[in-house]
Order: sequence, then C-alpha cells, then structure tokens
Amino acid sequence: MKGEYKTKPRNAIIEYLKENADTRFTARDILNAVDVEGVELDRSTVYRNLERLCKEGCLVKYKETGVNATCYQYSEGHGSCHDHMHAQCSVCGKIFHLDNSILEDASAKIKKEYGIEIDYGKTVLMCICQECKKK
Amino acid sequence: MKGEYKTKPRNAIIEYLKENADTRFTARDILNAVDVEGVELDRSTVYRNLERLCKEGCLVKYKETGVNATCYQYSEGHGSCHDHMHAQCSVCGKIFHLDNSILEDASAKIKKEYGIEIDYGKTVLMCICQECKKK
DNA sequence: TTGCGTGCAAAGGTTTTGCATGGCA
DNA sequence: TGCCATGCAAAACCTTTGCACGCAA
Repeated sequence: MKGEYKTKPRNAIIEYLKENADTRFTARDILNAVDVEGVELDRSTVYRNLERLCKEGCLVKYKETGVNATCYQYSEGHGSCHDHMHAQCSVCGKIFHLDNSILEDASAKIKKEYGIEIDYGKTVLMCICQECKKK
Repeated sequence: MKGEYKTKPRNAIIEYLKENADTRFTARDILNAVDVEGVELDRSTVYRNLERLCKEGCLVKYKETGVNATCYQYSEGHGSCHDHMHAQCSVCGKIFHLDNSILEDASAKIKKEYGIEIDYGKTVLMCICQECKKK
C-alpha cells in the first residue's frame, strides 16, 4: 500500500489541520506555523503532503479571488464552515462571518430566476466596512 | 483624469476582449494572441491594462481551481457593469449576470446587522448551475 | 533490508515593481 | 510641453521536480 508512513513532518501537518479545522489556509500558513523540533518544514514536503491529503479526501483544495495562493480546508467531520459565509472589506481586507440565512430569500429568488444555486462556502461577498466608509 | 490615453497596446487588448467576450482567458492568452504590428506585447503592459479594466468595471477577475493563473472575463453588452453583479458556476465556470436588485433586501439586512455595504461590482457569487447540478 | 518520505537545490510559471523612454493629448 | 503608458529588467512569489539520504515498517 502507498502512503502509509507516519513521519514527524506529516504528523505535524495533520495536527495543524485539526487545530484549524474551520479555517482556510495556504501552504505558506503551514510553513510559517508548523515546525518539527524547532526546524521549519521544507516547502516540497508541505506541498506533497497537502496533495496526498487531497487525494485521500481529507482536504478540499480551491482557489480564491484575492488570494494569490491555493487555499485548502480540512474537511473531517464536515467542519463548521458550512453554516456561515464570508464577506470581506475590499479596502482594509477585514473578514466578516455572516449567517447563511441572511441570503436565504435572495438565494431562492436567484434560483427561480436564473436556475442557479448559491454555494455559500465558496462565495465571498465583497463589501466596504463602517470604518473604511467613514474615511 | 486618469487612464485616458488611447495607445496601440491598450486598443489591441480591448479588441481581443471584444472578440472573446464570452470566453475566459488569462494574461498568457493575451500575450500569445495579441501583438502590435507583429511585435508581442510586454507582460507588464498586459497586467497593468487588465488591472485597469477591472477597476473600470469592464472585466471580471477570478481564480479557478485547476488553472494556475488568474482568469478574466469581459462583460461588455451588459452595461457599464454598475447595474448588475456576477455569479459563476464553480464547476463549469460559466458566468451569470444578475440584476443588483436581487440582493437589495439581503443587502439592507446585512448593512443593518453587520454595518457593511455589499460592493456588487466586486462580488462574484459562487454557485452551481442547472447543467452541472444534473450530473 | 526495502522503498517511501524528506530535505535540498534548481527550475518553471505567474505576477509585480522600478526606471528610463516614448508617445498621447 | 507635461505626464501617462510602455517596455525592459529584475525581483518576488508560488509550485513542481530530480536526486540522494534517512527513516519507518
């Protein structure tokens, strides 16, 4: 069988994933956060493990507008990222977590009119926040 | 006023956009396809023009899983882009043009609850379309 | 011992940036 | 003429790949 070895780098990465189960992260986030006995992991190790975890189905991989790197999200237990969506201020970059229900009505209208279904998890509403509006 | 100059490279790029109004393309596609009097455009010229067109609202910019470059789509024929917003199928990539009014109520609710204002022009609602849903 | 996973180095790709030049208005 | 856009070069990123070595099984 392939992919059976349990190594320290791999374990450290998986630990990071579990600690950040409801967050999206990039390869860089792992490189910055994870180390084995004080030593930073190698880039290729991180990429290869992420790729392997994707194939094993533990990880969702996707691109996001505004993020210049591939995003990943741990999907064990269907993380708690499914009950809310994100809005981001296009000026300061701050992220807001909105309840999915706020788009319920609009979503129904859109489905009726255009035949498409909003994917809350993948949508980021771009906005301007109060602080930035004042300026 | 800024961005007023009409130059040959810029015109050539805009011409390409019009010819490919219903297609997604990357900066590389333009570099490969567009030239001015037989001379290939410079990368930075292409990137700077695409960025400018995005800010002017003529172009939608987004990332797509599996494509290792930023994707763009021209949105002429749908007005100045200020009266509608975009939704994109996360499976096939097709772009839908939605009337801003469809999010009016939700937008008001969001403003009330979170103090933020949706920027329709910058938002791309990720969705799944009818065709892809059937599969 | 076997062979997979890691670290290292290098390469390939996209995108950004500084600077001098050329061209539009 | 004034100033923006371009082209060039270089750099900053992200990501992938080849190879030798070390370590899990």
